[in-house]
Amino acid sequence: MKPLIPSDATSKVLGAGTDPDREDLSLHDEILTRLRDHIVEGNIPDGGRVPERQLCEMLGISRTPLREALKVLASEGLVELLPNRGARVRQLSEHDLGELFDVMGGLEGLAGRLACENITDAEIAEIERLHYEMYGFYLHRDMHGYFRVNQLIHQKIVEASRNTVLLATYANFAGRIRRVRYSANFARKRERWGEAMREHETILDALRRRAGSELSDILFRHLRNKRTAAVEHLKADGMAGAEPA
Amino acid sequence: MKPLIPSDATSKVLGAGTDPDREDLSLHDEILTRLRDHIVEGNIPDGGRVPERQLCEMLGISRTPLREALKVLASEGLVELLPNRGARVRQLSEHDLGELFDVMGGLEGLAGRLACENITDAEIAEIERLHYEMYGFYLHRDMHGYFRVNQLIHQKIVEASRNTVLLATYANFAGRIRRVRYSANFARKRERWGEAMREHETILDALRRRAGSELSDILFRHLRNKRTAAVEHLKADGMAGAEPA
DNA sequence: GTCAGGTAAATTGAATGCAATATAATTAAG
DNA sequence: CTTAATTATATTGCATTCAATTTACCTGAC
Repeated sequence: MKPLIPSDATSKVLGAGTDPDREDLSLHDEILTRLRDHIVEGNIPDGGRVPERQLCEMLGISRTPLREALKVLASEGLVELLPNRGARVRQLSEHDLGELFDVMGGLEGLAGRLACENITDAEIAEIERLHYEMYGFYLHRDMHGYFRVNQLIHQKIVEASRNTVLLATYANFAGRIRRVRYSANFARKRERWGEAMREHETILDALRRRAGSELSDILFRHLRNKRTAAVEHLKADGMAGAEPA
Repeated sequence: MKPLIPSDATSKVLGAGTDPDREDLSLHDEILTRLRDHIVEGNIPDGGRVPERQLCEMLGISRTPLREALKVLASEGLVELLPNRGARVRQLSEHDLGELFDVMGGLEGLAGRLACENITDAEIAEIERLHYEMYGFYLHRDMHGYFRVNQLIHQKIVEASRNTVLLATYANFAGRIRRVRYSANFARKRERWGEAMREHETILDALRRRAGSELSDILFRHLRNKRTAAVEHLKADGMAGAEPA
C-alpha cells in the first residue's frame, strides 16, 4: 500500500562525494551500503538471525531488494545464507579471523610493493606527517587517536598503490574485520604497542627508499603480529561471550 | 567446461534437482554458478547486454532469482549494472587487466609464503611431478598441455597455503581473468615461454627450501611477467575486436 | 534526405501473492 | 513432570504483477 520511501532516501551521503555529473549511484547500492553498515556496526548480534520483514520496514523497502542485498553481502562473506532458514550474520571463529588477517597481510604487502613503484614524494611526506602524529598519540598513550591514525596510514599506502581493484578488495576485507573490531576494541597490550611503533618506523624507512620487496615483507609480518594479538583477543572474549547453538 | 575451482563453498556440479541425495547445495548457488560459467565462457559478447528474459527461459527460472544472481555477479566484477539499463558484461580495459594481474600476483605471492609454512613433503613431491610433466610439454612444444599443468601447479600452491579465504578470493579473480583467456588463448611467445620455465625452476627451488619471503617475491614477479604478456595480447586483440560505444 | 518530436513497445526495478519449509505452541503419552 | 507427537504460526523462496524508465519506431517538418 504505502511505497513509503523516505524522501531523504535518495540523498547520497555515502562516499566519493556528490558528483552532480555522475548520478549512477543507484538505489540498490544505497540499500546495500546501509544494510552493510547496519551489520558491521554490530546492530545484530553475532550469529543472530537477520529478520527480513523488520529490516524492510526499517529501510522502507519491500523484501525483493532487501534479499538481493543479502545475497551480495553473503558473497562478501558478511552473512551466511542457510537454505530455507534465512540469513545469519557470520560468526568468525579464531581460525577464520586468522585467515582473514593473513589475507589482509598479503594485500597490504602487495600495496606496499606497488606503492613503492608509484608513490610521490608529496604522498610520502604526508605519511611521514601522519607517522609523527601517531607517534604523538603513542607518547600520550592515546590509544583511540593512535588507532585512527594508524588505520589512516595503512589506507594511504593502499591508495598509493594506484590499483583500484586492490583498493576495493582491501576495503571488502577491512569491512569484514571491522565487525570484530566493533564487538571489542582491541585492548592492545603495552609491549605489543611499542613493537608496532618500531615496525612502523621500518615501514616508513622502506617506503622512503622505495624498497618494494622489503616493504612487502615488513607489512606482511606487521599484520602477522596484529593477527596474533587479534586472535588472542577473540579467544579471550569468546570465552566470556555466549555461544550460539 | 570444468570449473578450476576445486572444493570451496561455491563449487557445484550442474545437476538439477535430480539429486535427492545431496540437497544442501542451494538452488541459488546453482543458478549463480551456471550464470557465471555462461558469461565466463564467453556466450555473451564483451560489453553486450544481458537479456534477462532469455536467460530466464534458458535456466527455467523467473526473473527474481536471476536478478539476485546478477547482483552478486556485479559485486564480483563480472558484470556491471547500469541504473534502469540493465546488466552488461564488463569489458576489461588493458588497465583493468593489469590491475587484476597485479592483485593475482599479490595473492599468489601470499599463497607461496603461506605454503612454505604449511606444505608437506608429499605435496612438494606432487608439485615436482607436475613440474616435470610441464617440462615435458614444454620440450614437445605442447602449449595446451603446458598451460593446463601450469595452472594446476599454481592451484596446488594456493591450496597448500591452507587458507580457505585466500583460496576463495583467488578463485574469484581467476574467474574474472578466465573470461579474457577464453576470448583469446594467450599465444605465448617463445622467448617468454622459456623464461617462464626458468622462473618455475626457481619457484620449485624456493618451495623446497621453504623460503617464504623469497618465494613470495618470485611469484609476484612471475605474475608481473605474465601480466605484461597478457596486456600486450589484449592490446593487440583489442585493435581487431569490436569496440563498445 | 536528414533530423527533431512524439508515440508505442519493450525492459527494468520493485511490491505483492502463493506454495513450501521451518519454528513455535499445544496436546497427549509415558 | 518430562518428553514425544501434532497442529498452528511465521518465515522463506520464487513467481507474478505493476508502475516507471528506456529504447525503438514512426510521423512530420525543414
